[in-house]
Amino acid sequence: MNKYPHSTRILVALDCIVFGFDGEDLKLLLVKRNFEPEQGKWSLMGGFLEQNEDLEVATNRILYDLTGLKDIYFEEIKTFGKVDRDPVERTLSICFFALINIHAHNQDSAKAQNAYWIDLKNRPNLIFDHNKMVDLALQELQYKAALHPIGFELLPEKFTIPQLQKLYEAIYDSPLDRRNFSRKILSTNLLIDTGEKNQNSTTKKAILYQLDKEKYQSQFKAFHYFISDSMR
Amino acid sequence: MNKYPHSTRILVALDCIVFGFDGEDLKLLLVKRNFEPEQGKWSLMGGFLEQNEDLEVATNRILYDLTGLKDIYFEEIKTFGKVDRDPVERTLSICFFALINIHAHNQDSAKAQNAYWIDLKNRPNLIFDHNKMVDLALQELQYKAALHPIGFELLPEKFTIPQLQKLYEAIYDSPLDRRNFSRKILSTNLLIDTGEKNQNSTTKKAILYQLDKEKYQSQFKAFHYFISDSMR
DNA sequence: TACAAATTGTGTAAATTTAACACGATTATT
DNA sequence: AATAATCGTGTTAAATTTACACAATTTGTA
Repeated sequence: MNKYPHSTRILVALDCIVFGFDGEDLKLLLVKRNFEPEQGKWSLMGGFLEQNEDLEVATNRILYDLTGLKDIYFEEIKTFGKVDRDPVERTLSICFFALINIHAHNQDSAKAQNAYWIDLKNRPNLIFDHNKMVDLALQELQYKAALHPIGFELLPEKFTIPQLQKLYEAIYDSPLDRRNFSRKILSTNLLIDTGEKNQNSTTKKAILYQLDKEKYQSQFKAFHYFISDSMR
Repeated sequence: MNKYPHSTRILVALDCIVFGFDGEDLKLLLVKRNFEPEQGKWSLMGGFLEQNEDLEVATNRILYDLTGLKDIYFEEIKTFGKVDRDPVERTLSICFFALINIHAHNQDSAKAQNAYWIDLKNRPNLIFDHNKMVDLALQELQYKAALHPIGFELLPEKFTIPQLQKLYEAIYDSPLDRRNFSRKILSTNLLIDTGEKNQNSTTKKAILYQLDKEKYQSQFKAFHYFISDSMR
């Protein structure tokens, strides 16, 4: 079994920062631990990589167990590998973030994991190095969302441009110019006008758009510069 | 010792794509293996993570053993985790790329590892999934170098703008407009005119610049858009 | 019923940046 | 002194960004 006899085998965990958006604020799906170690404290959702499990399969398994969703958008960030980062036993953590539509996931799955949506800005202290992981994940989200159309992953199928703008304002924690933002987004031609309008509005109803998935696929790697340096 | 008793410990390797630039072409520092498995074939430089070694320390160790250099610029790319990616035993590979000045490293270190500079474009077939790792590393290099001033890591202390341009042309494998490139680079104010001129030139001698390291530090995270979509 | 308040869609003009070029200067060689 | 190669800088039109204004829609209320 162990054919590289002189080398050390190490425990490998996956930890996931799940972002959601409730229309106003960025949220994290965090776990109130009802197991050891650090029972009763808050942590990211995670799990161990199994011996006969591809890394990508493990990532999807952890996300599915937490949300009941498949084909979630996720992105690897970094592997945390300080020797003493887990006081129980040395454990590597391969860290990634995921973006989900906060209203689409299975509440029962989350409940079964004792997971709750927590406001990113008011999040509790987390165990181990999980605070650093969240900080890094937010940085990466800000980085990627400025250049690539990943924000849509956080919104429902149909959404308005003002909703999209509120999302970006939450991601960058800063106001954006309504008129320039709208023009920028529409100029990408990634949005299709559904012909419908947002009904839950007390003022002028905004146009509902949906993502042009073909263009989204083909243009994903292009730089879109949604948010420029000066805008932030 | 094993305090998470039901979980599996896995062999963890680090594999490194070392980029260099000889003034004309991008090069890779590749290892002709004189050890098993796959003895005689080409591979990336790598090594196993030790039980009592921080991940970052291991990365620096591997790079130091190969080049004799410390404080090398490197960036984690991705962890390769297919169950059967190493036929000997399941091994995770945390993959990263490094940028070095091809003339500054210790040739003896490389020789001791049986490592050679190989033209990126004419590289041999590599073992395991190392070809995919190189492909991904080049993508990441192209991505990062378009936005952040990392190209300088591949050049000597003092360099000319035409040299820098040749580097970018090698990275993107496409010609750039000399005049627009120069203006773009100079407008970042990251370069300091040393007052000297390149001596090894048979025609007009170009101005030698060096990096303004303070500005480099402080502006590293800003987007510079060295290479725009349309330029590539 | 008309008006106020909030929000949405579209428009405009100046400033900046990019793209696509031209030209003169420098250096080793002939 | 002429030539060939390369380097630094300049120019201009087009495109983009920025910083604003204004009219239209919707609900609640005077």
